Amino acid sequence: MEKYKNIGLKLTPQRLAILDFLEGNTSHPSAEEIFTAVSGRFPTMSFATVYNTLETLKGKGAVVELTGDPQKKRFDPNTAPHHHLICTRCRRIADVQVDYKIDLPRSSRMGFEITGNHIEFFGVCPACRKGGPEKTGSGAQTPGEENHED
Amino acid sequence: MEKYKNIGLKLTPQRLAILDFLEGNTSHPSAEEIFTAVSGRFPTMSFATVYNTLETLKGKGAVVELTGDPQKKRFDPNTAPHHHLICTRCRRIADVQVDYKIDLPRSSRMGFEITGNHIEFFGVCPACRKGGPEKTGSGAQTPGEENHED
DNA sequence: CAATTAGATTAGAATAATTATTAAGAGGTA
DNA sequence: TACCTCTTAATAATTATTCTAATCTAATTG
Repeated sequence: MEKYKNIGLKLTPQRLAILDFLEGNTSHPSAEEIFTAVSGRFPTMSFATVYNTLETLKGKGAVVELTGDPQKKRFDPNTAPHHHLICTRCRRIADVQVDYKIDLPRSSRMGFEITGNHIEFFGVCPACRKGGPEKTGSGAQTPGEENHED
Repeated sequence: MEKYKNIGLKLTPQRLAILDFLEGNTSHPSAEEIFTAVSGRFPTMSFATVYNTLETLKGKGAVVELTGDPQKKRFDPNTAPHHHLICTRCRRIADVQVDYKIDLPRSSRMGFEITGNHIEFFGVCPACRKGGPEKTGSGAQTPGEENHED
C-alpha cells in the first residue's frame, strides 16, 4: 500500500479502499462494481466519490479507462501497455500480455500525431462457449469480428 | 441504393433514409448525429427508430457498432475489416485500411474462441494539434497511450 | 486551542444515452 | 375483408454518468 504514496494526491480512506480493491484486480471492473465492492466497507460511499476518484487516478496515470464494453466504462489498474480479449457475449475482458509491434505507416496517419495503440481481440469465453453466463446479447461488433448473434 | 435489397429486411423509407445517410459515410456518426441528419427529411423520426434500425442493421451485418468513444456508441457502415485512428481530444475517428496480421498465440487465448480483432490507434488529429476543435477533454485512456491531458 | 483553508466526500438531483413498451399504421395474403 | 406480421412513433423507463451544493476533514496558522 506504500506504493501509492508517490502518486501525488491525498490518500484518504475512501481512495485507499478503491485503490486497494483495484490493486492487482484483473477483472476490469465498472464504476458500479467498484462502488458495490467498496461501499461494503464504506456504507456512505457515493457514486460521485467513485467517479471522482477514478477521474483523479486517471489523471495521475494510476488507472486507465477502457472502452470496449459498449455498456459502461471499465477501469484497469494495470497501466503497463497491454491488450485485451473481450467476450462478445458476457463482456468479460481478459488481459493479453503478448507484445506486438504495430506501427502505422506515415502515409496512413492522416496527419495525426500517434501516441499509442491498443488491440481488442474478440471472442467467446469458455463459460459462454458451453452455453454459460451470457449476461447480455449485444456485445460490441467491430470490423473483423464475425457476428454470432443471429 | 439497390444494394440494400438483399440484406433481407423490409426497406422502409426511414430505413432507407438511415442507410442513405450512412452510405459511404466515414465519419462514424453517433445515434444522435444520425437522428439529427435524418429527422430533417423525416420530422417524425424518433430516437427509438434510429436505435431500433441500427440494432436491426447490426444484426444483419450492415453496420458495425464501435466502442472507442467512451461517451456514446458510434456506427460504421464499412463492415469490411479495418482499424481505427482515434483523436483523444475531439474523438474524431478515422479509418485505417492497413492490413495487419495479428494472431493471438493459443497459449494466450485463455480458452476463448477468437472471432476477430480490432486495432485502435490513438493520436491527436491535425485540427487539435493546432489548438483547434477540442470538443472535450477526456478521451479514452488505454494502455500504451500517453496521457496528454495533465 | 480556535480559525482558516483547500481539498474531499456525500446525497441527491440532473443529464445523457439507451432500451422497452405499447398502440397505431402499412402491406401482404387467404 | 379479416387476419397476420413487421415497422413506426410516442412515451415511459432504465441505466450510466455528471453536476451541485452542503458538509466534512486534515493540515496549517494565529
